[in-house]
Amino acid sequence: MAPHKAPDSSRRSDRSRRAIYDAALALVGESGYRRTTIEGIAARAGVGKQTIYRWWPSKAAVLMEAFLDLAARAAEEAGPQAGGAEYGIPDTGDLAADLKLVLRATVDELNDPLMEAPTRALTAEGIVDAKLGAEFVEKLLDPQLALYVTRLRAAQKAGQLRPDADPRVALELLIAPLTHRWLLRTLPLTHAYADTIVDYALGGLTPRP
Amino acid sequence: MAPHKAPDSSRRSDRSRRAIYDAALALVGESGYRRTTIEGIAARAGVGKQTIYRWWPSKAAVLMEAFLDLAARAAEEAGPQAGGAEYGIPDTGDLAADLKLVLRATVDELNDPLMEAPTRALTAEGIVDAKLGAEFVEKLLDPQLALYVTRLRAAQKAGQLRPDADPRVALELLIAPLTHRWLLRTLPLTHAYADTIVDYALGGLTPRP
Amino acid sequence: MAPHKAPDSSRRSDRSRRAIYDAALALVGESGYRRTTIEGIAARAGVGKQTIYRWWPSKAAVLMEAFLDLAARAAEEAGPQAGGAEYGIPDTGDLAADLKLVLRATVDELNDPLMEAPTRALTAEGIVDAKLGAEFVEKLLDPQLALYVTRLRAAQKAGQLRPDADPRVALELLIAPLTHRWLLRTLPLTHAYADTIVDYALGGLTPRP
Amino acid sequence: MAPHKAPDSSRRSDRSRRAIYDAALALVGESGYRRTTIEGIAARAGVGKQTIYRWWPSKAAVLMEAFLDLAARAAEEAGPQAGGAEYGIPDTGDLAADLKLVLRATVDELNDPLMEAPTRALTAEGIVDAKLGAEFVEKLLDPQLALYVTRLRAAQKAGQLRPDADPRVALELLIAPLTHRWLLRTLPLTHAYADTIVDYALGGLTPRP
DNA sequence: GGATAATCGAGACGGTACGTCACGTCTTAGT
DNA sequence: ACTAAGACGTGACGTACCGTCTCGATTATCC
Repeated sequence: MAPHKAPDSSRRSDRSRRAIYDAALALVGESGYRRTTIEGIAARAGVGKQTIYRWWPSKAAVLMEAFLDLAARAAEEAGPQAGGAEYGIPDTGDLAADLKLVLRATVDELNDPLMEAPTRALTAEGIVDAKLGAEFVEKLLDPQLALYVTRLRAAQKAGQLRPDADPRVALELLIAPLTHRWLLRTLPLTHAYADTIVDYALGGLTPRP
Repeated sequence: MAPHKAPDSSRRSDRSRRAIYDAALALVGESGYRRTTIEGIAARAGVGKQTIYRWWPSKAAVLMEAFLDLAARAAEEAGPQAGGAEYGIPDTGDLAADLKLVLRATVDELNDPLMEAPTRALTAEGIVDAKLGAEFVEKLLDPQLALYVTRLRAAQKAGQLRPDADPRVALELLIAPLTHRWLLRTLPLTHAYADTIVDYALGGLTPRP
Repeated sequence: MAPHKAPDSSRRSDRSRRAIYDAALALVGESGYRRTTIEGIAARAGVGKQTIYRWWPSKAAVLMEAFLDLAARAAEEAGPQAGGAEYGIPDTGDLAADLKLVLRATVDELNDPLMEAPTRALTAEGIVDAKLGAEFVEKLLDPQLALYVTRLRAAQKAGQLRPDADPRVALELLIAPLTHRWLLRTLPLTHAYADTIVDYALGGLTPRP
Repeated sequence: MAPHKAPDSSRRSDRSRRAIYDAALALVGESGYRRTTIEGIAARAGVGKQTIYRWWPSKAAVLMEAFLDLAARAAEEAGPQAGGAEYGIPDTGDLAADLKLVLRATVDELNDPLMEAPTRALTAEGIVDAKLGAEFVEKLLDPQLALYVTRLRAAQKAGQLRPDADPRVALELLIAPLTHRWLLRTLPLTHAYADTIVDYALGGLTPRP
């Protein structure tokens, strides 16, 4: 059950690790995930193939870590002042406005052509590979969703959200439609759509008396 | 620009086509999409490789057609009486109940282990390959979603749905959360969840006065 | 026990086979056997690696066949007139002279720099790999040695060789010393040495009365 | 041109050196020379790879030294009384009998399964690698052959060998046929064959008047 | 006897070649 | 003409070793 031989991570080459991240992200961006190969990543990074196989079980795992590293570096750069909070959802007192702000930002992020290829690749891989999917959810998705839970709980305290509503489900009502359109490319994903989703989700679909 | 040589589809072997469908579905179910190969499908179907390459552009296309064929055969079997409508969403007058019924069925379908692997494979492939994704949406997803539009329009006429609500968006509010949980495996996908989604979506998240 | 799958040799590409022979001999001549790789042969021959692996079990086997082919072509070119006899050992009636002629030719052949590398490689490989060695002996060595047996038998009939001498052993007494010097590079292999061996072997080492 | 850094051999670990010898010989015996790797030797000897690379230029060199060491230890054990002469060829006055005795012993040694694999490996390597071959001849082969020269010179003095016979050539006439059969595996190598070779070589092949 | 410098075990590293797998094209018989 | 079969050139796979390198942790002389 234990891995046949665990390499000594204290002797790992940081230079190679970073070069692999960079090469992986660049190649996926340039040629797409399918056409990106481990051999290609190794060659571009100036690294032996074995150095990749030593530390990662699959191409998808490499890309995942590269992604996490990218996110971590971006976060570190963006807000070194905010200790652990990183970037939360703002709370101006107006729940609908705050959610629209954040969901519009999400729309922009999803539509960013630079991020699109690697994100789609990683998501698709996670859909098929349960282990990778779990890691994707745990390390990338859940932390983001937790911010919504926090904001929605605050809204409940402020009386802007039904006290009996499960914030987790509420959040999915808001997020899932955007994800749906983006992943399946059914219809364009716009700011207007984000606003509509907030309005419909908060207000409900049935007529109010 | 035109394909170099269009094969004469009138001479096509039906026997081979069906064998390929069966082999493709069986192999994807047994070994997963990644490990399923065109050579493997050809061997299992007792067919030459060229017979596959002649009629389909890719492994994904084969699987897609196999899926459509499966769906068509299932439909034919289920309701030969209903002309083109296949099976619509029931209309008992109680919108919430009708939606819960259908969404629960959807939950069951998604949780069916037989369908899971091929559906995930096809969806994931469509997420990465835009062309295939479009086909997937057009041939498999949109027809299903149209049924919701029909039912929701009827509800609007009956005054059970806001007249200003866009049925297409409304439907996404209902469907997307299920898809989200299923695709990303964030949390279990249950009947209870389907019910909750219907309640939240119809009723809205903010307190009613 | 049977090979997992025997390829259909009737459909084998002659063009590829010849290109592989040429590439193998050229590379071994240029870079030596150790530095010659299957990948290199395939690349130089403009052939897929699998085409080599399909038809030969090892690098040594490729070289062996290339060698046999070379010998066959040389033989065909040299003497298409002589039906099956190819080139035998001449019989002028003077056994010593005939043997010296042939052994001097052997010395020249062994000292030919073009043949040296591949012959050494093949011999060395056969020394270590019994299976290959058997093939080497059967297909390359034994046919040559048989010519000596014929000539020595003729000498026996002519009363130039002891009637009780085993031609096979006699032949080894003549050939082995040359092979020994060539393989082990103990001392230079010259025409004079060949002559000496013939004289010593025929006349014996002990004083004649 | 000079080696970049000569290691200080006075600080060399004897324990490691011996462990490497043992491991090398054992592995070659067990798996053959080709499948024996430097990494494997290091692992089996409980030694760092660099310790091998520091002291030997190649796998063949390791095996050669291991062999020499083995021979030295065997000699030390066999005859600690005989100073430098080790074990010479006996001189009973009967040249033929003495040679048969020694050549039979050689036959036994060559047929010893324990020695076979490493000896073949070393010989084959020397056939291809001229540098190693020279070392093999100088350190292992020539000392043995010198014993024959000594014995044959004594025979000449005693009038049992032609005075004009070159002892070096004579020796090759005796040794080479055995080596030939052993290396090329053409025919079985037996005591009877050794006897025949001595008889043929001493007596010559042509009829005595 | 304590400093100091080389060797030691270990193993990560950039590479090369291995032998295998599947790709998509092409050729050959057979129906 | 389309089929089953499968050889072909191509290229990536994941593995095994190569020979170099960098680590502490022993040694083992020299001060």
